[in-house]
Amino acid sequence: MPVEFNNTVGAKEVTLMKPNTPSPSVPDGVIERLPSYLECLIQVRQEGLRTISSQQIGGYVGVNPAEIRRDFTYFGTFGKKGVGYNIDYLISKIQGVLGFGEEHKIALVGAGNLGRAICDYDGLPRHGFPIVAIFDSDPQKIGKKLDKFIIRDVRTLPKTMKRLGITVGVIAVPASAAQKVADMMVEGGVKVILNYAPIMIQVPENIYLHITDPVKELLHTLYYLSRTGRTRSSSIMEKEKVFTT
Amino acid sequence: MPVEFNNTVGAKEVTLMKPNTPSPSVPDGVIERLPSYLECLIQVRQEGLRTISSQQIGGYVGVNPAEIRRDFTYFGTFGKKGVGYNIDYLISKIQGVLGFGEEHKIALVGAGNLGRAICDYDGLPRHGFPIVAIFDSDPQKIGKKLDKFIIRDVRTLPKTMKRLGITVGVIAVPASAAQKVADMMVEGGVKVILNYAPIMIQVPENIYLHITDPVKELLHTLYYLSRTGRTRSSSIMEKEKVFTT
DNA sequence: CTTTGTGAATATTTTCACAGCT
DNA sequence: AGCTGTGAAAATATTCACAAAG
Repeated sequence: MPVEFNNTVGAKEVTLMKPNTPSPSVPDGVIERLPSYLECLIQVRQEGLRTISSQQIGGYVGVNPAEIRRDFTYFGTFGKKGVGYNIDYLISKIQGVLGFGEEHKIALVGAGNLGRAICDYDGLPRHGFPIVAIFDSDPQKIGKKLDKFIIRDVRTLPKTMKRLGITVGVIAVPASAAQKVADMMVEGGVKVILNYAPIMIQVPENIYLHITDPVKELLHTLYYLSRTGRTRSSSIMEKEKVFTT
Repeated sequence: MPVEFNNTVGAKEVTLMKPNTPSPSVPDGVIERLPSYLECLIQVRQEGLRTISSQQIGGYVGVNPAEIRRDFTYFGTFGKKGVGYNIDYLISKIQGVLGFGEEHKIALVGAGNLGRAICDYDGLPRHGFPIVAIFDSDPQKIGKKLDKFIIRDVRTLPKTMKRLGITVGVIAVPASAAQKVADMMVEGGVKVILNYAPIMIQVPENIYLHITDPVKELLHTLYYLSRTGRTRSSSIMEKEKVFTT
């Protein structure tokens, strides 16, 4: 087996990879920060706030306020000088940019502990990602209920995905089965795969593969742990000094 | 409750945030890519390869080969021209940079489905993150076994963490309890917190808070889904064209 | 006084392209 | 041939600093 793939998980621009695309598009970094802003906004809205400044958001999510303001300008200029941004409006704006509205149905494969944990978690449906089908390969589990779903035979996955119009697949199976499951998802017309199995899988390059490997994330952390005892963290608050001469 | 925090999850340089630090340090982006390289290397080693080129790694992880080569130069120059890199050596090199060797003991809080899934997952211990204690607040669970551990009362967490020298805390509890757990971890001297609860928590700024929110990651994906049907993905292979005049 | 929006200045990252080693 | 290591260029991202607006 030669090593030759096109896994492509870490691109950098929205438009295209070519060096000289005019790039009228939104920088990837902005898109990456948007969900954090959204999370922050939803949380402060719950606390009763109606309005928020870039400085406040910055304190929350650890981003320089000027950068936040510039991020927002990619989508227009709302926000009142001297006041800040209307939280409701900002939320719907960001949701609009991220393309909310379309529902993206999820197929969950793997009814083990992890699968059950994902089912429990209401964050997915709350944000427009309803789980609509659950699969497993274990005859013991097939036919039983998990959450409000009957666990289906994984062999029916491609057909079921097509029939139900499922576009997002979540892999929560052991590493050894992950590639097989991914292949079936591809056959079923998946557009996005969220892989929780601790193994690299290969998919055609028009499919967005998201790897969620806590170990990888922890390894990254390790580096900061071993330096000077000082972990990575920005003292962002040294910013926006306003000098009044 | 006023909005004023210092959550600081998204910094950009290893050294310090100040604009003009001489910055002899490794760019954060490099450190972020290292675990992917490592994962790739470990996997190809298992497949029996001894040597690998930047181009091959690039195909695997979706990074431009030139960038990979430059990343490596931050840690020295190994790698044979015309051949590539020795996989074993490269692995140990990266592990060295990331600071392997020190074990980082983990306390897991939350013995629900998610906690059980994390326990199952052998990736953590395999990479030097052994789980050494599990906590819960449910009297029904306390005293019972999970994996090979007796579930402890979460109220003993600070003391136990100190006694066992635990530096990493994993939060796998409902959102409503997350902040309380985080506070106890801080009291116990935690250095890194991995938060799986779907809520933002605040910690002192010398503690590395890692948020693992699959929704946030999916939201980001959404954006790419809605553009032109073309999901983000680099056709990296249009690169390193070697023109021979 | 507060805070946005933004040109301009900086800083950083990524990529190209090729000399040089095997 | 095949590949690394790296200056130099290009592309991006971040931050400063301030005029204008509420």
